[in-house]
Amino acid sequence: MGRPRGFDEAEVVRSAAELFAGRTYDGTSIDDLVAHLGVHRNSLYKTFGSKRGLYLAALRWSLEHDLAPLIGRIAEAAGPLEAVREALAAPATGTGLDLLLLAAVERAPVDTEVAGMVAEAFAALDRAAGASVRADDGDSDSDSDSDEASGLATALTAAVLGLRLRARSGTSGTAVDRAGAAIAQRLDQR
Amino acid sequence: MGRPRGFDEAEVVRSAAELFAGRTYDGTSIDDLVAHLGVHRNSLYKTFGSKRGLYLAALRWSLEHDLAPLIGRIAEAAGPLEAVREALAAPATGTGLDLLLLAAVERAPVDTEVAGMVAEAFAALDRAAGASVRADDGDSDSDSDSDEASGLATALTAAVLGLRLRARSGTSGTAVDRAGAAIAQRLDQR
DNA sequence: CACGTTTAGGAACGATTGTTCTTGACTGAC
DNA sequence: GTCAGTCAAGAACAATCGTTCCTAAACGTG
Repeated sequence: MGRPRGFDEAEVVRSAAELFAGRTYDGTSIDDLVAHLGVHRNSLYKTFGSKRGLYLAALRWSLEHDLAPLIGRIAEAAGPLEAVREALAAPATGTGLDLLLLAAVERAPVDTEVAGMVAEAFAALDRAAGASVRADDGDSDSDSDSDEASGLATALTAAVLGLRLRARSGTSGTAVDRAGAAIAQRLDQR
Repeated sequence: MGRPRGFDEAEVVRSAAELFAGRTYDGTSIDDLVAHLGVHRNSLYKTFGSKRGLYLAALRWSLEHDLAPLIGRIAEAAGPLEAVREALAAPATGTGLDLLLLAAVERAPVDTEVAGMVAEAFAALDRAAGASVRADDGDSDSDSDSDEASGLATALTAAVLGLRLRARSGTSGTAVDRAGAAIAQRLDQR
């Protein structure tokens, strides 16, 4: 019963994720959102409650439909090089790592719910990165190695995030690719 | 001639840099600035012209008084491990890498002047990182190595930025330290 | 065809944004 | 002591912010 919706909620969330991946949260106004999302103010507030609600939905969507598959590909990569290539590949669809990057920098420090989601996403990325490093390593896990292994994993995700950051802010793609290859090669030894 | 100033311009710029290193540009209002800087609206606009003018001054200040010395220490580090430790050391004074990080993520995409300063800063960081990698390497630079060497340098700065990002957004300090040590060790080989 | 219910459309809200205006206080030079 | 020039103090500006209210439109059901 009632008038049918003139918009697809999932599509709106997806578009919102794209917008939020491009500009800052504070830099993205409700006017921007209603203009680019094809949904009107009233429906937006009826559906998501607030700007923050829409943002959280968009972030959740991006983590689930964009980051999760990427994590899967990283975890099953043949080695660090393939993992880095997967992570830095231009996202044909979706927002890739950008929304996570922005969320970590600007929202996590002031929004505990965002901070939790970001921390969880980073942890998952770490596990996948660790798996990719371990992939071509055989099974050389003594006990004293576990600390170094986890350190290597967070280092790999940190490098990927840093490279994505540089790609976003103007560093040439070939330079980023070279850097990705260089670090993957170093992690590959042994 | 004229009434003397009731504030120290350099101190204002330094404090502004600290504020901008903590919150977003859009998330930092003029009210916030005048409240924390001890300078009044009129003087602020008389001195810096606009919010963006103050931001650019703060960013320039941070790059000059905070990043430049850090770059020097990295360039003269005995090796990657020492370089990473220098870069990730909690900034006793100043804004460290945080303002650069935020500028790269949120302002560079929408402000070409910021983008230029960020690109230059990254390039300088790359050179210093390259020097630190080369430090314990002897002088094994054939021609075909130059691409890999520069790739390794940008990879190192990317990793440092990524680790700083993670430290900012909640990852434990010991995990970050382990990751820094792990990557530095890998770059150290040879 | 009313009825209840859900959405769309758009005006309107108070609050906050970045910026400017007005007035008066303080200074060195004449 | 007057004058020009700089600064402080705070009110005030128009614009935009996120949010809400009101009315009309479109449905399923009786």
